[in-house]
Amino acid sequence: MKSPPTSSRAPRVADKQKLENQLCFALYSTLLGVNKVYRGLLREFDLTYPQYLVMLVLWERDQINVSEICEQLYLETTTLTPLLKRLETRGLISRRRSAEDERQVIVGLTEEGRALRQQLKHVPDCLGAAMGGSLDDVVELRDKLTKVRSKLFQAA
Amino acid sequence: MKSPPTSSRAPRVADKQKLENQLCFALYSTLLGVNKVYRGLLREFDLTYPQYLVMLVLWERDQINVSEICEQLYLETTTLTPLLKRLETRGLISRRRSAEDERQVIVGLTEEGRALRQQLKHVPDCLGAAMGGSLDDVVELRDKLTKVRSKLFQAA
DNA sequence: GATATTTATATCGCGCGCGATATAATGTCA
DNA sequence: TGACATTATATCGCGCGCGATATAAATATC
Repeated sequence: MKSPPTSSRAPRVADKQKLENQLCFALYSTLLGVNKVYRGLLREFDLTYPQYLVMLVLWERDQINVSEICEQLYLETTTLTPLLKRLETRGLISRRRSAEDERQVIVGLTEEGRALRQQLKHVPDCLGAAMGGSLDDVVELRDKLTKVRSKLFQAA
Repeated sequence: MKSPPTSSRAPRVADKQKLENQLCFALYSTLLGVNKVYRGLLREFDLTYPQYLVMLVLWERDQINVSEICEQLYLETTTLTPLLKRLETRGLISRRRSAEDERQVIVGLTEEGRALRQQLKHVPDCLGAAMGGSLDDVVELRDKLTKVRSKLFQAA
């Protein structure tokens, strides 16, 4: 088959509809791989990747409300509320209504949740090793994705 | 706050555990944005993004078996079988057991499924527009992700 | 002070995505 | 030829992720 487009020559519709030519599919399938690696690492702590992301947010800043976590993780509250409930059931976080504004729910770390940070500090390095590439490459890729993300959320 | 690491200086554990420093989170959140844009485009055709991916595979090659689709999409059969059933219910694909090897299920396009290709030919350009960036940038990003994907699936 | 509007979170239902498990078909070997 | 191993798909249960909808609280308006 013809090689994928690598020049400025405008690709044809048929080429655009080829799976491997699509950046979106590369994103989608790479994330499947990311999740597979995380599952291997987090399973023993009875955590999923989205739950781990919530913990990352809280390890950086304790006692924040649900909508702030939603903003940072680009998630809807309909996704986050059940997720937080599971973490609360696990004893890793606590939730309470804000005294100042009872519409808001404040999410905080428990002692167990705080202690987990140290136990999971090896995880980023494991992912880095699994992904390969130099630090500079990774940073550049991350920054380019971040730009694409901004554009996508503007367009949506 | 300190800027994210951009040099070869080894980042500290705390920096590695920062959400925005992680390539994985950039991937995860960018894919949320991708899905949001696709939902806007595919809703009127009553399709989801994973279903659209299956159609892309079949538009490229009709009459293939389930495990081949799984390979191309990096999915487990436990994910694909229900997904194919929904597409079959929609009348877009057909499924039948192979005469040569009855363990295998052959998936093919119906007339309606084939006709959908033309109706959706604008979708890749819409995503391209939503993502921004030159064709060269997109191709480079895609190729780098593809390399990372290979490493991840090897490591998993 | 009453009503309307806005904001924040909760619940529901559905479509994934996958580990665990089950069933059936094919291949291998003694 | 029969027993066993391997392969392919199906089902189950659970954790997301989100659109639709509901409820309650805060703010704005008259």
